[in-house]
Amino acid sequence: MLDAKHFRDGIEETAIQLARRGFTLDTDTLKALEAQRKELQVRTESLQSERNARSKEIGKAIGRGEDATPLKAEVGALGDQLDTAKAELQKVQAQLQEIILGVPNLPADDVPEGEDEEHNVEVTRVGEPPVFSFEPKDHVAIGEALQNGLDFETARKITGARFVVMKGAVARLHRALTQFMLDLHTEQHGYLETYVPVIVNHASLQGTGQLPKFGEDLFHVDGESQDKVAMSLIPTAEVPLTNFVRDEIVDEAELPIKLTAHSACFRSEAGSHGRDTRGLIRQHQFDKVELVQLVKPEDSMAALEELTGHAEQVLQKLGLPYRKVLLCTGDMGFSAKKTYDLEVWLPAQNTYREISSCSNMGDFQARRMQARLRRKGVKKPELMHTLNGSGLAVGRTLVAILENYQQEDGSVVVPEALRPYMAGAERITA
RNA sequence: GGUGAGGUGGCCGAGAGGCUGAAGGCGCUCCCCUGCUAAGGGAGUAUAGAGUUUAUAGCUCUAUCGAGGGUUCGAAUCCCUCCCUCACCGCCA
Repeated sequence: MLDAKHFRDGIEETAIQLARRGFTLDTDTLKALEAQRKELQVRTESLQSERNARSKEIGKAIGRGEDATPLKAEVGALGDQLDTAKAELQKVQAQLQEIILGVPNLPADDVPEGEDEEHNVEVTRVGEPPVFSFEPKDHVAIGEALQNGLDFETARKITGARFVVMKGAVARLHRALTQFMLDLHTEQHGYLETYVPVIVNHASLQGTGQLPKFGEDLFHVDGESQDKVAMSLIPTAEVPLTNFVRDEIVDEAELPIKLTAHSACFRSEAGSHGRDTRGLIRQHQFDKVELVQLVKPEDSMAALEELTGHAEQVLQKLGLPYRKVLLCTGDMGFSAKKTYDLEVWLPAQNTYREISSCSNMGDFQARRMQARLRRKGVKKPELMHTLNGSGLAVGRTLVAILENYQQEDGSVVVPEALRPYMAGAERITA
């Protein structure tokens, strides 16, 4: 959510900035609503003020033993006016709120302009794609060839499309990856390990920006009655982790707060029928190790570089070739101010595929969440900045390992960094 | 799931229709006093929003005592619904 100021005096400038990321701000509607809001709010508050004062007088009159009946009637009429004004104000504010909650973040100045991923800018490329003396297979072929490996058939039977069952050494490799990532981030990068709910309430989802606009991307767990608060499965642990500080004011000395968690993530993938239907790339359920940083505003851009570097470390230690891409305005997520994607090399696809997305959200989420910090000697609290990134998507990392470390005989070499987590095993064999 | 008790400011805790944005205490900040320390005295100490404004300064106003609705001229206080916490019982990984 942007500062309300952006929709008042500087609205034209805001519209220009939003146009950079392909969002059209309806300035006419906003201006009209804003004018109504101002008028109604001023009127409502002054009516309120008057009624409060008059009601107190009634109390005093009664205290003096006077007859307050005529006064009561008068103030009662005032109350009716107030109710009308209040209702109108509420309507206008709800309309404004709905629009404002649907406006994406403003891109940072150094974000390249562009409509889609075509205009993303490659920043660095690390590692060499492996050269094979044979035709490399994709992870599905590799995983299914193993006696106990990837089993999409069983998953389809017990649940449906876009789910997987992993078995044996592949399941263990998957577990090893999460262990390795968590250890790296907690022991070397200074994150606090956490375990969090994968079902969250809607206040949390609004806080990080998934709601109200992107509800169809989520799986919902509805309450059995209308009054029950509905909840949803998290699409990323960013939601629970970032919401740690919702409605909190933290002392500046406590920042930065660096959190990591391993969790299952759930995405309905509405609208991606037919995309990446084969394999583990796009699943309804997948595991991810998430990195979240809550920082002082002036530190957030540096923190983005740092956090991205932490995710890169995972790829480097696993010996996976990747590139780092700066997303253009049109390809960024709703809440992001600046985003780097890390893309890992997938031999079978002969291309780099997203395995991590690291974003600085600025104060966008913090404003929705009322997540603030208090500086020493300053009375008024200030919005903090929030960042998050995958460190990494575990399923996709598994894909990358199977494909990049595959051998002609169908076995897969275990990267050295993972061997301690695999009882020393050097390779997975058929 | 059942029964009971509760949800008030950073914390503890009063208040039971008007004079309560909220007593008192603790904590914290500043000042005074005290040759260190301890003790003592004084002042201050929520958040959000609106208007005014060059201003994130001041001033004025509004809202907030778990959430939402209702009664009333007026609700922290009364009524309803929901959420949450605690205790005991049942069930359970």
